[in-house]
Amino acid sequence: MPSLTVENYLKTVLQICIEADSEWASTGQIATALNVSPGTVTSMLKTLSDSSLANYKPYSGVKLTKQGRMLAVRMLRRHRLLELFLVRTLELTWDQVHDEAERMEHAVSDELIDRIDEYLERPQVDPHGDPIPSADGTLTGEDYGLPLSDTDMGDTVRIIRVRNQQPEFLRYLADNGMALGAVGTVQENSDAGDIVAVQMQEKLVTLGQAAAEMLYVERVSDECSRAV
Amino acid sequence: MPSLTVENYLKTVLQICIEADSEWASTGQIATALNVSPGTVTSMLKTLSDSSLANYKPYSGVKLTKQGRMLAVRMLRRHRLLELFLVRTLELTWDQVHDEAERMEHAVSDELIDRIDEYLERPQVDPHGDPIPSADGTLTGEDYGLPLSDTDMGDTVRIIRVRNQQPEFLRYLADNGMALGAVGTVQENSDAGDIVAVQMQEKLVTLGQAAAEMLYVERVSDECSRAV
DNA sequence: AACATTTTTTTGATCAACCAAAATTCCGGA
DNA sequence: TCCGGAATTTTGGTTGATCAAAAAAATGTT
Repeated sequence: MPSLTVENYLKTVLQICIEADSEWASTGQIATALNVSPGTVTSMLKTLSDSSLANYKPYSGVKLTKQGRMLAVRMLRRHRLLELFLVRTLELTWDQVHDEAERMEHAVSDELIDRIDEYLERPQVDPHGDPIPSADGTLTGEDYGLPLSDTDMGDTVRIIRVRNQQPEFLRYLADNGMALGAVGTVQENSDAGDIVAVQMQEKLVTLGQAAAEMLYVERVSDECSRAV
Repeated sequence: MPSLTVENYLKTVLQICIEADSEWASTGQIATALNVSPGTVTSMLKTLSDSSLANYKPYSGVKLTKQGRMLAVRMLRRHRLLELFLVRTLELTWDQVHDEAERMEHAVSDELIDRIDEYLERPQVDPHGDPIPSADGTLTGEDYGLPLSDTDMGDTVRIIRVRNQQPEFLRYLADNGMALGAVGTVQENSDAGDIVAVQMQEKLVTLGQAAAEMLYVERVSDECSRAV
């Protein structure tokens, strides 16, 4: 069985690949993400390669093997199911579950994860709108949603995903009526001004472009927005 | 923060002390319980001593300090609350939760444990009838219950605790109607024959003395037994 | 009290995971 | 094409947790 450390490296590599829409992750990216020194990463990449979990190419980085990818996806599934489980049972909020799940994902058995999946009635997404991989290792919808920063003035949008797990950010959103499923209308989207303004139900919320890139939405027609 | 390994050593020392009703745990006992070599234990006991978590006396063993005992009790509390949480939410059975909690107890935050305690409405005992230590580190009732092996023919008893976490044993009990709270009458208790026979609601169950020592009961009057 | 048995400690190693800093390789611009 | 800065790898070292086997201490039995 892979160690907690190996599990974390695999998950990180997968997340970097997803984010960059690439097959490869570099030593530096991994080192930054895991907050360890580059030399440490190099030696771990060799270890992963030796265990056939990834292919390491010096000066290029790594690419996960089928087996490595399977394990990485499994970690993502565990993480997201645990997050949703904590929200549903204990009514934790979306800013409280990431760190908790980050540690728990290494400690639960496959059987428990399956039981949680069943209990939650095979959910599709976690409390942040991230898709939950299926038990067989299929990872779909990792690219769904449109960054709020890519919307235009006048668009009516529904918030469907937040790609930033920082508790402060999530609390800020919640405090401003930006929960998952909330609908608003884009009032302004200015690169020059580095802001996006959205009229939510209660108030007008203004975010920086960087923040808006982390908030994913889908365009909705006006009728739909009234229905919700 | 103590490592997972330190947490396990502390918990094990506490459990040995509770079981033997003593202040001290020996190197050998700890090595057996944790399934590591005696030499490994010796060096860890020195480490615990250096961190003021225990007092190590060569050739005698260790005694937990206030601080070490506090941490150990905290682990017991986590373990037992997690067990009950899994049973209540996911309807796992009492034979499935020990191993799961054993790993999870190192991965959850104090805040999550408090939330679970609140969700479960400050429970007194876990699914095996073991008392749950309070948040302030108080450990009471660790000695409650009477081993079935100490009962006499004719006694009517209620099962209140099982001091053996082996899944096979727990499943055997459940399969024979011996759940927590079940009431039966002792038909025979023979040291010579190495057996205890109890008439449960459905059937007559016969256990070896060693097994009967692990099953704790309380004597009930006949009226009570009918009421339940 | 003496000796054999058991228990514990010591010794010398290994392995995984990490770091700092030196050495190497890569890549973009002149 | 060469050069310098950035990224990566290598080197040498540490720490925590473990083991096997040798050495030492404690215990019990006659």
